[in-house]
Amino acid sequence: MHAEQPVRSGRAKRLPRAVRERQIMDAAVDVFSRLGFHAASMDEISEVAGISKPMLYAYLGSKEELFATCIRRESTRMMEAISSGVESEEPPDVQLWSGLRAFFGFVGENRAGWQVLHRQASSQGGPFAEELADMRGRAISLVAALLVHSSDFTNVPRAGDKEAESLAAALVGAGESLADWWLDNPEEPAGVVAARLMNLVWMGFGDLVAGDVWHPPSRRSERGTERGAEEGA
Amino acid sequence: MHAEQPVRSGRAKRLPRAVRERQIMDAAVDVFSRLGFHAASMDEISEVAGISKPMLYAYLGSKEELFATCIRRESTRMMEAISSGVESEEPPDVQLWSGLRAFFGFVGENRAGWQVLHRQASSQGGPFAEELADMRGRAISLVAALLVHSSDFTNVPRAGDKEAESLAAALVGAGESLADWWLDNPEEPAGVVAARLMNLVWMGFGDLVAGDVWHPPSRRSERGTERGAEEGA
DNA sequence: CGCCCTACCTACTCGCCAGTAGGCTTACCA
DNA sequence: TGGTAAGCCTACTGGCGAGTAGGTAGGGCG
Repeated sequence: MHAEQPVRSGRAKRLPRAVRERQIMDAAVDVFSRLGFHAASMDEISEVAGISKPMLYAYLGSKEELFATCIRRESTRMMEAISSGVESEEPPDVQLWSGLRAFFGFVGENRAGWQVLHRQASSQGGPFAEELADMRGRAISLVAALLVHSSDFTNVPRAGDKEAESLAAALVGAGESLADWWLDNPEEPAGVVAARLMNLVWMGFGDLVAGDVWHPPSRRSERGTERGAEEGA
Repeated sequence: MHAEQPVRSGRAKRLPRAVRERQIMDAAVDVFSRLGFHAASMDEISEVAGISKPMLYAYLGSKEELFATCIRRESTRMMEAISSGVESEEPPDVQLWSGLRAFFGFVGENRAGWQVLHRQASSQGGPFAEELADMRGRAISLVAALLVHSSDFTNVPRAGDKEAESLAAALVGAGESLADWWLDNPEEPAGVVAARLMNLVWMGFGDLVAGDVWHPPSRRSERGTERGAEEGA
């Protein structure tokens, strides 16, 4: 799970700065995700990275800077993974579906990064929460925009932005929570988990218990009550 | 927001142990919720509680014990608040509605306690995560049972327990996240926020963008597309 | 009044960890 | 081949915070 770099003994091999920085970041994400910001020590990070502490300070600055850099890197990666999977010309439900698949795909590929983002960062008070809340805010805005856009497709009086934002917050939270649940129940493929959430938020329990499910685009025109939307990752 | 006890100067007034313990617990929840486990210091907790550090140790034991006790107290309070609001003879949607109202009511009354529960506890690795995951697990089980029970009301082939559990996890996460959002947007009453989540998870976006909303029990038989379910806390 | 138990305190120890001073080695290039 | 800069190190300091030793006050009860 966290075997980043073998523990070093003696002097480390000379490597160009960019490479070392990547190693250090990987190690930092690993350690922060396991221990949280305060419990993680720079000594342990440097050890996992296979270098000595002064290198760490020379390249990445203080502990806080390092942590903030980790959050930025991981959140950027994640937002890119999600937005690159979504085509804005598609209908809203398909966009949502693509986003969810991209999200769960990212989490599955990148568990340590996800933990840093979701758990550790939000609990620290400093500049991190800010950094993290920022990304979370971007995700929520993305979803909120999608929702507002959705109602333009219909003749409904447009819901207030506040309302859309709160619903988006709920959806993002559902995704986070389900992702956590998934980490403890990893046997299922990403696609199935994503499909569950899609069904929940698009159809609602009311429809689900009545047997109505949402269908992925490929079988869009068929009607029925069979399972649906369960292809793999 | 966190003015528990005025800062003391000199010797504190003699009080019976039970009272002091309550004060200390209140102070601890306050400090832990603001700073998180590691960043919180026993010195600060004792100061906020209006006593000296050795008292703290004499009454509540080590820092870890104190934290665990906080989590236990707050989680018990919350679960009691929720389950006391739900009547198990009601139909599933009404039960869910009652549970959501109770939950948001609790969060509104008890913000510090909520933060300790939701943010701080989950990020620490020790015996706390266990304690907290336990309560979260109870909440998820509660919802999962409700879902499984819901499908008994219909003729749908009963969903797997795993599926119900994952949906419950998503719902609980949505509630947590929406509660956090609410802390940043406190102008709305608890009932409105609860109604939003109810609509989301029961009706789904698909119905919502089409103008269908869920109605609270009092107007159960009416049909229509007006707002609905928005009375106060 | 004197005993003692409980509530409460000041003032430490001690380990851990962020951050640094100062110096050694290897690659590259003039 | 010697200069120099980039990559790397060992070995410290300084402070913070958990936990404790060893007390002082004040109320109840004989």
